[in-house]
Amino acid sequence: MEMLRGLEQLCSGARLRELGWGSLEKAPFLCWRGKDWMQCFRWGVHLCLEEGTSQENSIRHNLSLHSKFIKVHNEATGKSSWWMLNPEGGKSGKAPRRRAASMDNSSKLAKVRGKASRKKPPLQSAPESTADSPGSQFPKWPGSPSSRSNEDSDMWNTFRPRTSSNASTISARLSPILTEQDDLHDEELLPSLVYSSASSNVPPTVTEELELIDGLNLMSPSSSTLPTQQSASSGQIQRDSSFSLRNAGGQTTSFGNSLFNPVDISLQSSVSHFSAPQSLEALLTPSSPPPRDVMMTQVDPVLPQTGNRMNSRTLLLLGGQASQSKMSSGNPRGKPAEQQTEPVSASVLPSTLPIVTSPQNTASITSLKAPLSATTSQSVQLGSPLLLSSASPAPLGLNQDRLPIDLDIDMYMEDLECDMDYIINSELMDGEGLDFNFEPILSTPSYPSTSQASSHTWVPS
DNA sequence: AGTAATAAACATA
DNA sequence: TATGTTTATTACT
Repeated sequence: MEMLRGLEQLCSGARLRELGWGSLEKAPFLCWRGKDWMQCFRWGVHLCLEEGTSQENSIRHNLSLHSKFIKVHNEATGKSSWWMLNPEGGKSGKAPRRRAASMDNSSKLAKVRGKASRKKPPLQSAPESTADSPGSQFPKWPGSPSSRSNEDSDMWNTFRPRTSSNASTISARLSPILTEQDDLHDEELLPSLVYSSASSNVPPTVTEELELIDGLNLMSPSSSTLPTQQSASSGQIQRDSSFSLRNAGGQTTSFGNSLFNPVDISLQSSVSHFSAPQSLEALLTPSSPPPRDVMMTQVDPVLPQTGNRMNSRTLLLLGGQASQSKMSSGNPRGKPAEQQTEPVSASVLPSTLPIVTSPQNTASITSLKAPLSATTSQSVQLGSPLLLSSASPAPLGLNQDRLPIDLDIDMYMEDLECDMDYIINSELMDGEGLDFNFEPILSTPSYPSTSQASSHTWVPS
């Protein structure tokens, strides 16, 4: 129960519940069993640790422990980082982290050792124990070469990409956005694989980025349905993608609200973040002009590269996170976003998830736009997901918000086509109901990290 | 036996 | 100090 509460607090509870939060009862927070739960996360619910909570420790423990969660570094915020569901990781269950992944024995041994020595470490055996941990770090990287390709997905899950770097990476990634290109290739083949492969192939940073992206993707809807829909309505998707909400609508058909909800959640959360967070917010915020520069900055790098490529990723949703600060400071529950919480069907299937665009996406979009049009300001306004979500009480799910964006988006949506295919393919591949893993390349910017990114990495301007 | 949750220790910025 | 990671313990199935 406590856990639940904690989660509630951590995340925007209301919606979560609607989604199927109930499952949580049994499987608290960390349990992946409840798809619902997962979905919630996927949808973009962010975990925020509340200070002082007794669960805090537990949560942290879980977050770090399970590969399912991805940490997004939030420089802007400061220390705290955001946690998101690892799209891939999310699928499988919890994975015991890297080390163990393959080596049951070893892991066990390790445990044994640990027991024996670890604790004692202070006394003696520190080295060995440490050894383990270090080792674990290795594994952390998805990039670790070989293994990944096949089991990767599993491995992946197992090993959680450590993110800390990711966050920063993300920002970095922003600039690198291009990765998409690579991704495209890979992705075309396998979405999921892409992820892994990318990680493997790509340098750590990139990998991280990917990871980050994935994290972002979390938001994205699931999959199984998507393919269908997508395939069916690739065109639609584009639009929709422009604003996920829409998709939701389409898909929603089956699920109806549920789909939206997720989106909403993401938005909300994201919104909340943004609001709290930093520069991003400012950037995103239409009202705040300053961002533009930033935006531009971002854009510049991006455009050139991604330019057309923006693709579906753009569509990706980003989960917003409620930064702690927000949570604590702003809304106690983190529900800030709740605003829109609308009734969603609890039985949302991951597969059915629609594509949602999260603020991040928007952001990405924005960025894109920005470059495109000199009128960055406008683009920004439109693009800024934050704006939409936050600004409009109505959840993204509502078409309203998107409309404006859509318009702009349409601009590049065209470009998206390629990505779309990619996405579709990927989905098909995943079929399982994975999330879309689009690489948020663009979106990244919007990402929490984005803020960072904006401010840090490439934004250096 | 395996999994999960919590508590605590430890590490790092 | 805050955050994150790891280990150990305990409880449940």
